[in-house]
Amino acid sequence: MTERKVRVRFAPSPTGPLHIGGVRTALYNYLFAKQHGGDLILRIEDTDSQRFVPGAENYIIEALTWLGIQFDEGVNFGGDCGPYRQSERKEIYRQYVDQLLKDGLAYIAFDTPAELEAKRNEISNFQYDASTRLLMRNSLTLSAEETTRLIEEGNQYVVRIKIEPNEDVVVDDLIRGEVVINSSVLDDKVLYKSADNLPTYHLANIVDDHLMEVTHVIRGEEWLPSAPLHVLLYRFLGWTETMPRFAHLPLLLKPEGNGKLSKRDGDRLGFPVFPLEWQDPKTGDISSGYREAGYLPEAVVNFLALLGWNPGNDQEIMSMEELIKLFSLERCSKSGAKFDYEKGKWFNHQYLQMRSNEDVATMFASVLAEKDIEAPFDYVVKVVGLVKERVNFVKELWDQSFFFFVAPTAYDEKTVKKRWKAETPTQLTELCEVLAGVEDFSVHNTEEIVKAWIESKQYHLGNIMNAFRLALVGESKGPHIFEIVCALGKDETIERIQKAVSTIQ
RNA sequence: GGCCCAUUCGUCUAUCGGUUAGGACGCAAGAUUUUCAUUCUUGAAAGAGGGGUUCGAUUCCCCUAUGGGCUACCA
Repeated sequence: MTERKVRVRFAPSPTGPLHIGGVRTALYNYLFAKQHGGDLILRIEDTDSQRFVPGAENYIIEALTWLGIQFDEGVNFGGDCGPYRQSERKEIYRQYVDQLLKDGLAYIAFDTPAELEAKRNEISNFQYDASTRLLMRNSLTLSAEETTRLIEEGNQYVVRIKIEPNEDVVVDDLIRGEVVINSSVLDDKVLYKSADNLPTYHLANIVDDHLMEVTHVIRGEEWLPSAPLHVLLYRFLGWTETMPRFAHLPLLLKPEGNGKLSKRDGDRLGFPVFPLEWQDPKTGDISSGYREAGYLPEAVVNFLALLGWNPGNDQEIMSMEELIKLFSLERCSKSGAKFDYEKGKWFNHQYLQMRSNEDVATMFASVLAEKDIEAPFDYVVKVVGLVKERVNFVKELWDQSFFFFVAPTAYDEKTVKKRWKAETPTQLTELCEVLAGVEDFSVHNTEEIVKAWIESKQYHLGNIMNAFRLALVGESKGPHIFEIVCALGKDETIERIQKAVSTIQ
């Protein structure tokens, strides 16, 4: 076989927002494509007109763009193999359906949903296959004239693949090795429905992958059971030589209980399952997203990459570039991974620390704006530098730094009890006098002067400092106290001390 | 029910027959700190069970159990 350029695709159906497991599938496809200098295609699988959700397609594109997953072609990205929406490819599929019919590898079935339901009730474990197809109303049991007549009369029908029983079908999976499934357990899947002249997933998928010259199909494990059907379809269509390699990824599972992570989990697990916030167009319900929750895209990418794959060593922090270099399907695990939200936070912490103070300050500025806080950008940058390492998310910055922007309005009771002694008011009033005389309000200078004063008075260092902090912050937290003093400046510092002295009893 | 896939600390995982079974998250303790955090150090924590194969199995095979997926005119 000649070397073909690596081409992979991400093929979601627009039935709602993309969930985090889908994002990981897209990511792995992207990493694989880029590592091999290949192409990533975005194909929209909208063959189920019933479940189409407006806005879903744009959502998918926006989400993946946010994460830095770039497509080389597809819906919205151009390319020579279009159209990339399956609903726009009806005529293309029809010719292959006809080919299968002509070759006797598929047949037309007229059974109505009600008739099928009746058969399912009648025969336990009913499956539409070689053992039952002759009991049904289809072109195999009906005469050619009858079949034609039914079609011409406008009866709805479907085209089913005709699977011969008792054959071991081998799926060569890059992650799992050879998976063998006997064709007898496969059913005659519907390939095409006349109701909307659209193929089902199975047919559309194979036809498109072939026409779009896809070399590797990297998708979720939920597709493994139908992979043999796909292998058979490639054979029936005469495309075995260029059949793509398969790789079925382990699923992302719910952290608690059981089952795979699904769109319907929304926010009820206590964390977002979507990359971006999503509002359901019908119900108006809003589901939170990682972006809105304050996640950095690079953190989400890194976190997701490691759910089901690892580089084989202890390295955990990897940029997209490194991931592209290191990724390999062979190193993907075979078992499902429970989603660990706590670790996701840790990743965000790591990436937040890597961002420059200016970057973080820019993000923090919008939080401040919401709170009607006005502060010079330089000042915000400085504050960020002082408290950044304490937080996992930008929005948590406020709780760690509010006292740089507003004076405390209350004093934490426990701290007051513990740190505010009878002699504290007098001492702090004294401190005000000392500070009033300081010219250079730098961190080092104020620290030196205050400490010297404490020593000369033989005061207890801890008592003074903690009360001092309480006056400035309102509680027992925050960075080095003289950093706060320096940032606040002389007037504000003295004012806060005086306010505390007059307020705290 | 049938078919398929999987199974190492609570979680994500390393190990490609011989290891004190390693790392990370989380958790606990200690250190640092005038506070709270951060940080650092340390600790607790795992091969589902039973059979084989082998000089030797977490690693290979089988069975059981458990988990997961699929079983639509959905993808």
